[in-house]
Amino acid sequence: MSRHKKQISIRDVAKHAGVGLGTVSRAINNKGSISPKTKAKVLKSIRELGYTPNLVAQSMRSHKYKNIAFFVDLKNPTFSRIAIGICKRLEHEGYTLSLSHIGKENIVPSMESFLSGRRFDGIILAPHRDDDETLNRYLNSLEMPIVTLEHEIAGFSSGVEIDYYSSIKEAMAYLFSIGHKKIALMVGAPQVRSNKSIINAFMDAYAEHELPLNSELIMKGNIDDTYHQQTFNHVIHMIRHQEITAVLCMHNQILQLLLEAMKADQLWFPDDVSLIAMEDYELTQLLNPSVTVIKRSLTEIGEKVADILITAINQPELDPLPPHVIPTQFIIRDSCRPI
Amino acid sequence: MSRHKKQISIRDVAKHAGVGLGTVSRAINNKGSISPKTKAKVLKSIRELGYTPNLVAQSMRSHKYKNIAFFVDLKNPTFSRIAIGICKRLEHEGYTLSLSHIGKENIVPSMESFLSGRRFDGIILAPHRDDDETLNRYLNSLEMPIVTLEHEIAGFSSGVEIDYYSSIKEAMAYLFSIGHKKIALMVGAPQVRSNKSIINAFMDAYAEHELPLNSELIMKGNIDDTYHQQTFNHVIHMIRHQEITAVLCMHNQILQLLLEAMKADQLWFPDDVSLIAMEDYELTQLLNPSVTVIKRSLTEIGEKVADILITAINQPELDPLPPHVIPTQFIIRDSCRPI
DNA sequence: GTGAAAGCGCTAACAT
DNA sequence: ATGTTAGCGCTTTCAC
Repeated sequence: MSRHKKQISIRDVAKHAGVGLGTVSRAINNKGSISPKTKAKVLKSIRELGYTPNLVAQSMRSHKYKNIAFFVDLKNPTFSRIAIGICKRLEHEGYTLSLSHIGKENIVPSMESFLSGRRFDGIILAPHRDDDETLNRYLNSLEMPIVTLEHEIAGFSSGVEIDYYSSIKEAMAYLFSIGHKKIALMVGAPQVRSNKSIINAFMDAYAEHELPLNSELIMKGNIDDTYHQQTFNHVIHMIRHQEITAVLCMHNQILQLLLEAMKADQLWFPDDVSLIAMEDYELTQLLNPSVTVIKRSLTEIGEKVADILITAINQPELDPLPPHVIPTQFIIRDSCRPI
Repeated sequence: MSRHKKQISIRDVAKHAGVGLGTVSRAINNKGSISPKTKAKVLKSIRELGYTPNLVAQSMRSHKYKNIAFFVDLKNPTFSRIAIGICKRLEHEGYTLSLSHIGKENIVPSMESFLSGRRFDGIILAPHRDDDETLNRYLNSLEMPIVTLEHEIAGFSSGVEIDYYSSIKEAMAYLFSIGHKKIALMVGAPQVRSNKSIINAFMDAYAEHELPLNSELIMKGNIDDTYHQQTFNHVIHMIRHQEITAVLCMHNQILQLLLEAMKADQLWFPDDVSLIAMEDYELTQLLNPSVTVIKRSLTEIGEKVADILITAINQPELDPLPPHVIPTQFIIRDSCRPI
């Protein structure tokens, strides 16, 4: 209510219930000692008057803001899905989510100006990389619970860890079973725990099938550092010369670039190469043919991240917390064909 | 800063500069009368102390919150793009955007619980329909500047109006020029101003080319009301029997359903039917072949919506404001073929 | 267990 | 033009 409609205040409730200010506060917050009888009386008055505590005033006095800052690049459709989960969980706990769109550059200044003067209880951050020293120093200077998404930054909880291991093993077994022997992997930064499990599973699968694994087949790294045009040219080249017959593309932005490169070169799946992607969204479902994927629940990720942050806020001694482990699922569709 | 690091307050600044509290406040807010000299002195102290006004305290006293509530269904990728524009503009103006994910049902209770106790200066709402009487009554009861997206609700500014007219005419001229004579239109609710311009342009194009327009070729309405499975079955039927040779699909969710239906029926573009879609995003670009589209700038929409809301907040006498008009652009790609 | 009083950091109203 | 005072609505401390 922005325009000055005179709101009912804690004073009105106190008067109506015939008690002191402090007693009403105690009744609202279940804090301090209060007899069940007076508490019931106060609660009744609150109901009758339709009183809602003013969060701004509460924040000012208590230094608790019920407000989380979310720094994210909304261009990435993954994050808007995760945001849904975060929203749900936070609202349920009475927190507000304040959104700030960040790009790849100048993250610290933009965070600084966003946080300046405002009060938050914690931060959820989806950084583009984990080796931005300026950013890492800045985060440490904030002395606030911070949970990261996607990339892990030393000293802070990464809210979740995606357990890709078994799904990758499944996917590889599937590809081997339909005759593939030369499979390439495209994945993000290998420092990321979840990506480690992808790479391990990939290598283990090769080892278990006693197939030789050329290190060239594993492409890994931060998207901006590793995935240049020439990377994709090289992949296209390998596809053309049948040095690979399948690609496991475990990053949705890399997938987009790969598809663009293939399209530019008139290659298509599954005829020219079999494809398994990560993430199940409109694109993988509506492409023709639809794409076989390894799926994780984005809403669940969002919820767990919010959980971790709330715990870190309420029990700072536990911070940083270990990540929640999120399972994945292998879904076969039409983007792979037998050799 | 959540943990109690003792912040510099306006008191410290006043002491440091050797002036009264009020004077510092005046210097910060450029309000009331203050001599340039003392103002400079205060500003210098502020810089030296690294003081930032506490927004929570400012809000509490001034009843201005610098905070906007955004109610939106984040599942729709359009809105996350628009959110980027809103974010940018609001941050620039010193406002925070608080996110609330809403579904199709129970919007009022979820808005109520979100707003309860919190303070916002205004609301941006992307409702799923315009004829939800409960919602409309509720909005009116809020007495707060509200701007809507996509659907227009009586009494409130719809932030923007998309000018599809000329682009649709262009698209139709293009289709006619490559021999199409039976073109279907799929569009959202005809109450929406932007959709009216689509329908008008479509009908005008037919009239100008002196071609008969069967009313069956125009499918319009709210996605939940009009676009049932049988609607798509009917479209598929018309395509199969060459009762139509092209579809103008002006709604991205309808497009998804259409593509699913076509895929299920083994129809594909442009071989079986030519296709022109709305919105330029990953899907339309990465589909093979890529889709000819009518494009609007989503970031611009977001920015304009934020603009309108801020104006409505600062100059309530102007509310509701007329919508900004956003131009569109026709981009030819590979989803149409000559007849 | 409960009421009264102090004060969070600021702006607005009132003095001068 | 500027210093002082009174709260905004609440939680917290301190009496009792």
